[in-house]
Order: sequence, then structure tokens, then C-alpha cells
Amino acid sequence: MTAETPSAKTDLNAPQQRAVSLPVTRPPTHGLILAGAGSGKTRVLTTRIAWLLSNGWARPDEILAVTFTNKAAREMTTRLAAQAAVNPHGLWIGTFHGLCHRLLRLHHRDANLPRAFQILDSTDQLAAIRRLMKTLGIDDEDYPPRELQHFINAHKEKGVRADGVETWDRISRGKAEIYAAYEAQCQREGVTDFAELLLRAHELLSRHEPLRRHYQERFRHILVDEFQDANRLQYDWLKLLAGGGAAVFAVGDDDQSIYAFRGAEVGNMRDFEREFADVRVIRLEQNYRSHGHILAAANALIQHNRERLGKELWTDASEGEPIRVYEAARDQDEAAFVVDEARALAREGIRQSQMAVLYRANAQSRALEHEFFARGVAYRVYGGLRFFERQEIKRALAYLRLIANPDDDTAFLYAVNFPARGIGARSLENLQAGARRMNASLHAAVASLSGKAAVAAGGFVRLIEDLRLETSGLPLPEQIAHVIERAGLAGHYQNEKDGRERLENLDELINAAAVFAGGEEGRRAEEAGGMLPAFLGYASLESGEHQAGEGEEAVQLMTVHAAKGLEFDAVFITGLEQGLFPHDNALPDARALEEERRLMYVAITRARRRLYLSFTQNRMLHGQVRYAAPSQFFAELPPECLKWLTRARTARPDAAFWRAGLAPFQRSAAIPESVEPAPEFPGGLELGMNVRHAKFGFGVIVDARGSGEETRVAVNFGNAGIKWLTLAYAQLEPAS
DNA sequence: TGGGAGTGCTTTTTT
DNA sequence: AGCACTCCCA
Repeated sequence: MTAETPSAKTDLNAPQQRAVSLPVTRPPTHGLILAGAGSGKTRVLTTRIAWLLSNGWARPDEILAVTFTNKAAREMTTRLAAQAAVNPHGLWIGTFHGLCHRLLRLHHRDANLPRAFQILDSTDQLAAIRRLMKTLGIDDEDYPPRELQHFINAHKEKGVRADGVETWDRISRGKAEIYAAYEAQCQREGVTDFAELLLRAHELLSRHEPLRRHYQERFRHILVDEFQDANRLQYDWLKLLAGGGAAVFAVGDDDQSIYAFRGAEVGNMRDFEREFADVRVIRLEQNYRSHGHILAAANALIQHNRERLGKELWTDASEGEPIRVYEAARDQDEAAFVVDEARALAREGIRQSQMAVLYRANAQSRALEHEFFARGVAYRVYGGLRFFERQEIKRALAYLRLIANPDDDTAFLYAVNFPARGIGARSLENLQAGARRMNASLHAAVASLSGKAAVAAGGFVRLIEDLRLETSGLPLPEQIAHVIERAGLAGHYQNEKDGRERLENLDELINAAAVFAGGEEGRRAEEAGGMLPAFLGYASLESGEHQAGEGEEAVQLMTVHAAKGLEFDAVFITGLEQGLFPHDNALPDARALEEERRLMYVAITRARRRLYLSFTQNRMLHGQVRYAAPSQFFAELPPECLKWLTRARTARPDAAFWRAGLAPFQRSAAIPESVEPAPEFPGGLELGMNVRHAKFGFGVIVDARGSGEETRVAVNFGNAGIKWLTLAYAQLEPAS
């Protein structure tokens, strides 16, 4: 039976074939593969690698494959391993950050880093900045730490050190000074942050000629996934590495660029074409994933963007089912709808793990989770609170970090008085002052204390020293288990009322360490002689999501960002309300709005067969009820692709309506809580209807309370805000 | 010093 | 709503 069918799945189409077998020449021919959603991008990448290897064009160690997320790197490794005759172990496959980390560990001396240097995650980084400002005595009113964090990272991502920052006034000079002080602090403590990994690795290679030559000559083929997400520094890093004549094979889709907010520059794709001598551009436009209606909707939507390289997806597949649209009164109802449908789909034979519920922001998951849980439908949430970011995990890691590197002040402060050992704020202030005087770490400054504080802090220093001695030579999981016990974390959480789950997580940490130590990275670290630092690095770079529950049969809940690169039989895109998706922050900015639209494009193209779009009239967010009109994206989708499960919103707001300044996601005036929601209200009006008011102009009815003559309605008038009006007096007219 | 109550801020997205 | 942070009392 199967032998008769031409196996479209294993054969490549013509452009794919051209990409995979792009000739290997000298000087090199580079490839820029513009690969639309669902056009077989990952397959082209992995097949290209297999092709290079099996035809003898390259040895495994001559290949470098870079991705942006750990998930993508794992995926690529798995798919390569599945291709016969390819042993993925010799290859360097990883994220930009992971590879730079690896490079820096190997050459920490040349990079001017201590052997056991650590990586601050964004929370740690913010804490470090706050601490720094305190030491410097800088008011955080003048310089909000978050802003500084962004300032520092943005500059690092452009490859700019503190001494290269352009300043023009007092504030910018101040920021540059703090940046410089932050660099010095990190250097003294032996820590890096995410952006530092890239910048440091770039500097290492650009300054150290023999090393640069070594890697330039080693990597003959550099393959890049999701190239549209590269920031300036990452692009420069590639350019540097490829400078010795390596062939670059970059795959990307400008329509799926959704990380401009953190520095990704789609412009890199144009620069690449210009700056690399011989670049072949190949477009992959045939979509193998989605049914016709879904693809048509995606195409129509993205056409509203102006800044595009131009590309239109097409498919052989039939139109398939229409996209179902559902309007709910509130977020709970939306969640109930999703769960109902998920169950129905399961009865039709779609596996739960093949269903995804997507949302714009993590905060939206709560209502959904609640409903899934209450109805006993298996689900799994990605993102949100990551494993390695949990409080108890960070506490345990802080002790481990101190064992590896006692100068890590961030870790010191996180561990020193937890569990409580009588080292309070006062002692710590003294300690920090001492450290500053001595220009030394807190750990080193403990000797400068006197009195009771000296005893307590000295005890802590001794504890760290003891832990180091007691665990040295032990296998990693046992080291961690010992630290958890001996540092008092286990005891502390045993006594805490909801400490059970935390203890379980700590066990999970030991587990994760065992897995790490047994895996390839662990083996590599073993050889390099630094298992603990390597594991700590891994913990910083890896969110730890795949640790538990991977591959379980459950409905997948995640943000749209997290869904990029994945595909599902059935997809629910929820919270399609103006102000939420697209998000408020993006509305005034045309470029940001285009990014929101690309995000929506990514969301739509995740679906193979079935797609649901849903929105609510009001939603509980940040503890407040907010009201909204349907997302403007509804007006950008072809009506013939949509099937409204609730009353069709024919009165779609047109462009002029939005321009009129309706800001539909504004905070409401207080709801009259005591009054029941209106069951119905007179005058031919209803919820969601566009109306006109003599004084306030156009608006949308977003809520109604009371009955009969007492009926009051909340109308969102955009700039004028939300007003509660008594229907009997307000003289509202329906408007289209 | 440490815990409990009170206050204000968050949340867009992630390595 | 939840969380971090501050303030106040045992």
C-alpha cells in the first residue's frame, strides 16, 4: 500500500533541493534561505548538514550550527541523529549563548575570566545593578535600575563597552559611568551576564589572532537558524568567525521576526546579502503544514505589513476547515470554551499533545489553567516560572556558586542569611562598606567585621569552606544533595507550611544534575575538569523546561513567542483583544505594531488543520476587570476564511474608527459591584455594540448592570475613557 | 533579628 | 491577583 504512494515527505521540492546541495566552492558560496512558515526549514538545515557529511564535503568537526533557543538546538540534534550515517557528536550545535559560553570556558584565561566564572540571569543582573547603585550611593529615582539594565544590555548587544558609549548630557554620562562601574564589579566578582557572553567571546576572537585563526580555519561551514532573530553583535560574531573563508548557510524568515524588542535586526538579512561576496538567495514558499484557509488568513494578515522582503506561501493542500471564531463574555468563559473544544477534538481522535493554546502574555495562562485543572483535562504550561528560576533552586544554586567561586557577591547575598543565621541588614551594610574599602568581595571582607556580626558571618564563610571540602571529589548529584542538607535548606523547607513542593523541586535539581553529568555536556566538562561550573552555566542558560513532564499526553499552553518553530494539529489563539493582542504598548508605534502582526502571523501558521480565534468582552488582568473591543487583526483576515461560532461582528471597526483614538483597553471606572449584571437591556442595544453619544462621541458598550429603568451601561469612549451611563438618560444611538 | 501586616508595582515577549 | 519591599512589633 505505502509503496505505491510517491513519498512526498522524503523528497525535497526543487528549491529545497537547491538549498541543500548549494555547491561547496572556494571562495565559498553562501546561502540565504528565505524560508516561510512550514516550508521545511529545519529539514533543509539538517539535510544540508547530512549532505555535507555524506558527500565528504566536510568532517563533523568542521561544522558549526547555531540556533537561538535550546529547544531548537535539541530539535536539530535529534533530527540529525535520526538521519542515518550522521553522528551529531562531533559537530558544534548550540545556541549563540551556549556556544560562546563553551568558547569562554575553554579559553577563560585568554578571555580574562576566572576558571569558575558564573553567569547572571536577568534577575541576578538586576540585583547586581541595584546593589552596585547602593554602593555608589546613587539614587534609583534618577536612574531606575531596570532602565539601566536595558541600557547596559542594549549597548553590549551592539558591541559597545562603557568607554565607547556616546553621551550628550548629565543623565547619559551618569548611565555610562554606572555601566563602567558595573563592568568593574562583574570583573571583580568573576561573573558575566547573557550579553557579556557574546561580547566577551567576540572580543576574545577579534583580539587573539591565533585563536581566531584556529576557529576560522576549523569551521568551514557555519549554519544559522532563525537568522532574522540575530542582533548586531551576533551578526558580527558570525562575520568574524566566517572571516577565514567559511561558507555561511543562513535560514530565516523576515515575517517571523518577533524579537526586535530585544535587539534583533532584520536588516542583518539585507546586510548579509551585501557584505558576503557570493550569496545565493533561495526562497522556500511552499507550505507543507497548514490547510488552505489557515494559510490564506496568514498571507492576508501579513500583507498589512509594509516592511517585508516579500514572499507568499502557497499550498497543495485543500482549503480544509474554516477558522472558527468565538466571542466570550469573560476570560472564564473563553477558557471554558477552549476546554470544551479540546475535549471534543480529543473525541475526534486528535491527540492532546497535538493541541496548543496560545496567548500573548504569560499572565493570561491562569484562567486557562484553572479551567483545565477544574475539568480534569491534562495540560502543560510552558514558560512562566522556569525551573531554574524558582526560589528554592536559586538558593541551592547560590551555595553551589559560592563553592565554585566565593567572590560571587550576588550568590553571597542570596545565601548568607537563608536560612536565617542572624546576619541582618545592619551587618550586611557594614560588610558591604568594608568590601568597598578593601575593593574586595564580600566573602573576603568578612575578615574586616568585628563583634557579633563577625562571628555570624565568619560562621557562614566557614560553612562554605566546609561544604567545598566535604563535597570535593563527590559526583555532582551527591555534591548537590549534600549542600541542600548541610546548608540547612532541607530543614528549612521541611518546617515551612508549603515547603513540600519546594523539597520536591530540590530533589528534581539533584535529578537534573545526574542527567547533566551523564550527558554529553557532562562528559565534556569532566574532561575539562570543571563539572560544577559547567552545570551552573547550564542552569543559567537553560530554563530547565524539558526536565519534567516532557512528551506527556497533554494539551500544550504557551505564549506565542514560545510556540515559534512548533506545529500542532489544532491551535487556539486566545485573548484576541485590541490592547492585548496587539498589545497596548505597540499601538502608537507603527514598527511595533508590525511586530505584533508578525507575532499573529507566527501564531496562525502553527496550525495544521484546525484553528480557533477567541476574544472576550472583559477580562480580569492585574486584579482588575478590563474591557476591550475585538483585535484589529479580525478586520485584517479574509471573512470567507472565518466561521463565527458566536454572532458575527459585522460591525467591524474600520481604520478611521481606530484613528479616532479609541483606546479600548483603558482602565474602567469602578464597576457598581453590588448590582447584578444586566440580563438584557432595552432599546435594541447589546454588549459589544458600537454606539454614539452626544457629548463623548463614538464608543463601545463593554458592560451593563441593573435592569429596567435602572439599567446602566459602561461605554468605552476611547480618549474620553470608560463612562458608566444610565441608559434611560444617556440617549445612546447605535453606530456602525 | 525575624515575622507579619501593609503598600505599591507588575506583565509583553527570552537567551 | 500575586509578589517584592517596607515598616513595625515581639
